[in-house]
Amino acid sequence: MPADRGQAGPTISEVAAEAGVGRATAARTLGGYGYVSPELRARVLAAAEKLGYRANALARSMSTGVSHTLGVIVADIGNPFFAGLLRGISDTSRARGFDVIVLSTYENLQEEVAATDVLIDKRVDGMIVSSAALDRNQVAHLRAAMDRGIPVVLVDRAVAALDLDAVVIENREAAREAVEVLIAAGHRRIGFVWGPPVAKVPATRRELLAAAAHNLWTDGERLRGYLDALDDAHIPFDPELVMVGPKTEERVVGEVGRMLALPDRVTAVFCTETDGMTGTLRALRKAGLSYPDDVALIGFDDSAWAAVMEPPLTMIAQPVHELGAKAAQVLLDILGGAAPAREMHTLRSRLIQRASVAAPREG
Amino acid sequence: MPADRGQAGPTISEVAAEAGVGRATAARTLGGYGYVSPELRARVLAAAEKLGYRANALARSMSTGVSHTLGVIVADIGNPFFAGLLRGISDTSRARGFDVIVLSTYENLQEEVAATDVLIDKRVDGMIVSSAALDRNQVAHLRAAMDRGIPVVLVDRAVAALDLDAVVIENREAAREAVEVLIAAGHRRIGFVWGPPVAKVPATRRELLAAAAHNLWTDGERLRGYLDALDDAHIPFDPELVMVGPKTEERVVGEVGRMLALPDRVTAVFCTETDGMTGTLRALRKAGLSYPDDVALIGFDDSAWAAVMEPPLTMIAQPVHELGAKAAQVLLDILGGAAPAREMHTLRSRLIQRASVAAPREG
DNA sequence: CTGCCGCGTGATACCGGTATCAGACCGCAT
DNA sequence: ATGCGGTCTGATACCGGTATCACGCGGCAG
Repeated sequence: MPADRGQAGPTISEVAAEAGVGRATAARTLGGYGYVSPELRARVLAAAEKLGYRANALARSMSTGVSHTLGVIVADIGNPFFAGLLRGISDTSRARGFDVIVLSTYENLQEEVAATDVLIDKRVDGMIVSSAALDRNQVAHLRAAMDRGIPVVLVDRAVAALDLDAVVIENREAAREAVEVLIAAGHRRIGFVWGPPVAKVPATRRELLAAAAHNLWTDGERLRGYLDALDDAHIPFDPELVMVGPKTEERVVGEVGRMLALPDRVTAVFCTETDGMTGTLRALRKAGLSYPDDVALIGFDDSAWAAVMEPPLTMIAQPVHELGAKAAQVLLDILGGAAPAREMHTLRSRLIQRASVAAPREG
Repeated sequence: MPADRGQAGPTISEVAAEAGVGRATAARTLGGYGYVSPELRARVLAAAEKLGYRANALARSMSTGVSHTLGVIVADIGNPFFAGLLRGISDTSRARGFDVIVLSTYENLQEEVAATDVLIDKRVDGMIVSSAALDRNQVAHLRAAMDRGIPVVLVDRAVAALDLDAVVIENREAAREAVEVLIAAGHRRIGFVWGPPVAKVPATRRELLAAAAHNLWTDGERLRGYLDALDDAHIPFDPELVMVGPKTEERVVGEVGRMLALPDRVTAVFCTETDGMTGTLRALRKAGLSYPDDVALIGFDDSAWAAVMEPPLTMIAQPVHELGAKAAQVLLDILGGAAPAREMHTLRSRLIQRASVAAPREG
């Protein structure tokens, strides 16, 4: 059946009829293009006002081929990190007249592919993607979008197999700095709550690096930063101190508990995610340990809570809003005609030193 | 200029040509309606596959008058509460084939009006709104949407002036229960971190109630719950113990600090929002006080952090995901043809008792 | 007075789908 | 052989905008 426009708003033809002018004249007036004499313009405007006319953006998009809509694909809107990112994206795109369709993938590549299809179908003008794609076999959907002329900008996670603009932070340096702070305080047994899904638990440094290569760029960089700091201090790497596998809070509790029960137990823990920190805190409590004296702590993703903990936590603060804003800006510039730089736009995070790091107990 | 379809995907006509059939036949096959012989169907499918055909959802919407898109208006995507809500909304609407456009208003009514206009223009099929509208003079934009045949469902905040479906929690009872727990523990000087913007600080109970009537429904209900508990216990209401005005963390620190410095100081604090709790915690630290012994604490909006605080915090957990899911479900049912019930759908929150409430010090 | 120019306006062909409907084609009965 | 009914298919008119273009009309030069 054709559209049931029982009560839908008036069309431009109806406005034209009401104003007693041709459709094209009404369109020119309301669309703000071409020339219309002041007199007719006034009549059209009055008619539109009277009828409560609102242009149908769908029809306009059909005609112009531009939807003024951006598609955003993130792992999880419920995650404060992505929520902040989204805020940055929508603030700056709104300011430039673009709206946003958001899709969550929950780290599932299938979902991500489905999401790009939806966005292609809806003819978004561009996409901002925080992709779960790991290697060149998993980027076909993003290539498909680009082949259709839809610019794609990556955010938070670069994808090595794709030569695209990516807005990220200096994960490697950030991780390295955090671990250096721990080392400077005297720690040598430093737990690393990492957690990308891997086939089997890596036993050697080589295996670990190999696992990183098949995982999220962000995770790989953070691992490298951890290793960098260890190497510089000539601290031998111990695979038992890094947690792999899904990073749910429950698993973190178990894994950190394990590291705490080791004969030569961990005296410091570095977490690569918010959930990692809450899980670690629970593991500490369970083990009857406290920070910073029994165990020193540094985590990723600062929040209001981290500052009110007793003692307050030393955290890495990511510029979430800026990350989103920058991604939107890069995309919007491309849509505005700028040639894609196809480069990494790296923003700086900040290590906020509070009171969760102290020297290890005499041992 | 007409659309520059330089590299945009193939159209149904191109698929038809490739398959050597008429446009209508290709449309029937790809659109999944009408009849097509198995043979032609196969040819069309093959052609579509070969060309990488994807239907243009815009064109389809134009023709059918249905966009399969929901508009969501919330105060702030960055707020964990709304982020959770959004997750509930998008999970259930995705499952039913609907996508979501999200707009943040930052509690600004102007922004909210602009947001509804955007959604009307984009011809969303329905809207889920967490409105900042306070009274009957501020709901014209929502009425306008409804007049155009766009169903609206309210979430988190009911609007008295609007006879619409609203999905909310039992704010009054939740607040009452929390305060009752505090009273049962022996507290009589209970601070209330409330915080709706008001013209002048209410000095009497009457003025306070009047202020509540001109504010967010949610805030009003929570105030009533606070008052209910006080009344039942015959505890006189003291306007000095309720914070009004913008509820930024900074202001909470100041206001709670004030209540803590009162000659007959507060021995318990009840916060109506997450930011309220972190602010209160900072005020406590500043005053050199600790909980639960110096001050008992209960807050709204549980989080992973609240559980790992030392001692862990007693909090009210809202069913955020369910709230969003239910709102989407109600809206989708209406879109599916169900008559709007125009009622309040009330979900239950849960008071999670942990260790931030103790009896007041001997005084 | 005629012709040309240019301005302002309205008719109209798109965009890419959906949905109606006419008609081609086939089989079968008369 | 003709007529009739039913299938299956393709032509075509929408949806509501945008953009091109032709045309009417007035002014001015020849």
